[in-house]
Amino acid sequence: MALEHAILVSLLEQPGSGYELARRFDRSIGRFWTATHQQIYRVLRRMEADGWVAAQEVAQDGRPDKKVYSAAEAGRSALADWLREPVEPETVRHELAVKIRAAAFDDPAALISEVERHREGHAALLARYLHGEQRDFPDLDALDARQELQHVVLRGGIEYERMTLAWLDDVLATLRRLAADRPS
Amino acid sequence: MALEHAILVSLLEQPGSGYELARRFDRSIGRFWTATHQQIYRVLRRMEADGWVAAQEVAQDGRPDKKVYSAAEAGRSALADWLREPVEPETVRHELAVKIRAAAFDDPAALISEVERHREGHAALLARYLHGEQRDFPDLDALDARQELQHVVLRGGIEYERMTLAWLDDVLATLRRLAADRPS
DNA sequence: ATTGCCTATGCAACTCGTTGCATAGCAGGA
DNA sequence: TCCTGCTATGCAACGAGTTGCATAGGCAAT
Repeated sequence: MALEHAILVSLLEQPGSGYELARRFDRSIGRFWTATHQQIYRVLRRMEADGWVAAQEVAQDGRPDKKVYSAAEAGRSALADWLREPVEPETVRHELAVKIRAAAFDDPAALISEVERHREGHAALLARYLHGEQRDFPDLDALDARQELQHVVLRGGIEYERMTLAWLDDVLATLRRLAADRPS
Repeated sequence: MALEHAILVSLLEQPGSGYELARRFDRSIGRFWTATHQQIYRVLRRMEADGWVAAQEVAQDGRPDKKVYSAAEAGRSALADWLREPVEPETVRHELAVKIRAAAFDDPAALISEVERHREGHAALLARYLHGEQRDFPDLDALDARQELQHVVLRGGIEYERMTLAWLDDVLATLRRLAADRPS
């Protein structure tokens, strides 16, 4: 339901084609909202039919034509309405937590390499966030409103990764202790 | 794909009917894996057909009959296989982050009450976690392997809520600053 | 008495999201 | 030269998840 709104935000920040949006979702935005190009194309067509976005065909040489979308006034006001709507239950799917509890019925040691892989992924993501922060927000005392809001979201991502790394270390210590206590 | 595995873990911890599972998912397990009764009934039937779980009809007086499921050996070994499979991309859908970035194109003050509501929800959940910890793990020095693993997952939930509360305070401070700087 | 809620299971229809595949021209490397 | 990969859009089929509704008896309160 909110994919439309995520696309609107992205188009308000910068107009672009479906393909460009898909790449943005793979990179920056994808860290808090994932979407494949299929979904994006489908939703863009619906949004164009509803007048939320306007499309313009752009011929390019050396590559296929593209349709550049930008947010229309109806889209902007739909976004404002959505902003004022309450809540969302935030459905969580934490597969690793299921695996950790599942390890009680199998060998805890079998999970260690999996958790280590997760740890590496989160460490790499944290490094990317910190690098992106330095690149995009070199002067934290001179941010406009849009940048302030982007940065507070980024801070959330950074803190989430730090917390997750600490927790994964805790998980690893627990698994190793259990593996040492009762070797299979 | 992993709903089967979450159900297996729950049945290994304690056999139960579809209805009971649905309630467990609403409560404890639902904090890291959500599911409605519809999904659970459907998946249970498939799992029974695959021999992953065994069902037993139990007549009750004063209430409808129920089918009590328990994990079968084939289910236990499917779970062990799954435990050894690598990764999952962990698709994230963080609606509040989209809203925060959307606020740049509307009135940041309009988001404040929404964020405050979220903050209250997370504070309540943290209190529930801490209460549950005291109830279920009164003596942290005398845990068996299963409880150790349950507790490390709970610690993750507690740390996540603490981090989220701190971040939401950061978000609120930012929104209030922006609202004061440029009143609508 | 009637209303509403709880246990317990299930069907049908729908939306959302994923996967595999197709097209089509251009660029770069083995 | 062939193969791979990138830009750019799209169809078709499937699977996962949600929503509304149905059944059906018992309990408790109004």
